[in-house]
Amino acid sequence: MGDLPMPTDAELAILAVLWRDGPCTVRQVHEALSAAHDTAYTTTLKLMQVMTQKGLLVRDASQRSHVFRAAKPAARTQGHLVKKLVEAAFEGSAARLAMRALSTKRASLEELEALETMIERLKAEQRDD
Amino acid sequence: MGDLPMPTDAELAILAVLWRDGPCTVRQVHEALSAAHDTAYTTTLKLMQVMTQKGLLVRDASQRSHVFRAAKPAARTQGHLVKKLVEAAFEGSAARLAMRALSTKRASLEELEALETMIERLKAEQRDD
DNA sequence: GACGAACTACGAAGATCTTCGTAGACAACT
DNA sequence: AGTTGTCTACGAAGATCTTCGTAGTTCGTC
Repeated sequence: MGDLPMPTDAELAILAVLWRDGPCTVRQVHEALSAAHDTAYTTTLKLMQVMTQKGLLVRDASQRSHVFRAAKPAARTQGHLVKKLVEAAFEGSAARLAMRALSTKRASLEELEALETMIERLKAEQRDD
Repeated sequence: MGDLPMPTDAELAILAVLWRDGPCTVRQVHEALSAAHDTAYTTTLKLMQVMTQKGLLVRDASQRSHVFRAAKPAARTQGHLVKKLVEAAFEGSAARLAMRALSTKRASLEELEALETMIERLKAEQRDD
């Protein structure tokens, strides 16, 4: 139980919409994606059907337009994705990935301070082992 | 120029070896991977040929056993990968990805402090705009 | 010069991912 | 009842990724 397959790129785009907007119909997801993508409605539908099959999504079929939501919390899936990247490209070091992220994509002052706060907390926890 | 395709998972495993060990022969890469993987030598060879074709690797064929190296610096490719993940799964926020990474995979005290130092530097730069 | 070991080249199968067309169900409206 | 619009279901094509077997080349050794 609990061991889901990794979402593919197209699947992740759908998950991102559901994380941001909460439970959605296929139509809503497709509209949200059509800004960036340019694919047919049935493509989105098919993907979401497959994702439900895989256990990535959960479907509420009580309405004519089925409502889908992510089966697992965003944090959990994000954690898997990050862990995979850390191990594949950063020799297992989360801090190295964090540094690369910050030097690649600029963060706001507020975000930097929130991150710093978290690091302080982690350092404190480290001492209590 | 300069716009390479993203490495796939299998390709990234090969790049990681070259980043870590420097230029290698197919044999050396295959040995390094065989700890985790269990694939035939010709699979590694074929992948590295394809990667050279794509421009991900550069080949020195002056020896009988060709020597390969990453065509682009690790930092650049890592940056692309991170950026892609930040945009696909973290609404474009590098700091959010960094926090997720740190809470998913524990970092050592030294790494946390190095990260903090970097954040201080970024904050200082922020003020000079 | 024949043999064996290690190498590169290459084609093709199998797996997976992505895409969309077509068909059938359902609801609302005329 | 027929028409129109929107929905789900599904099969299959096309693209990409991964794998490996086979063939041919080169080098050293007997």
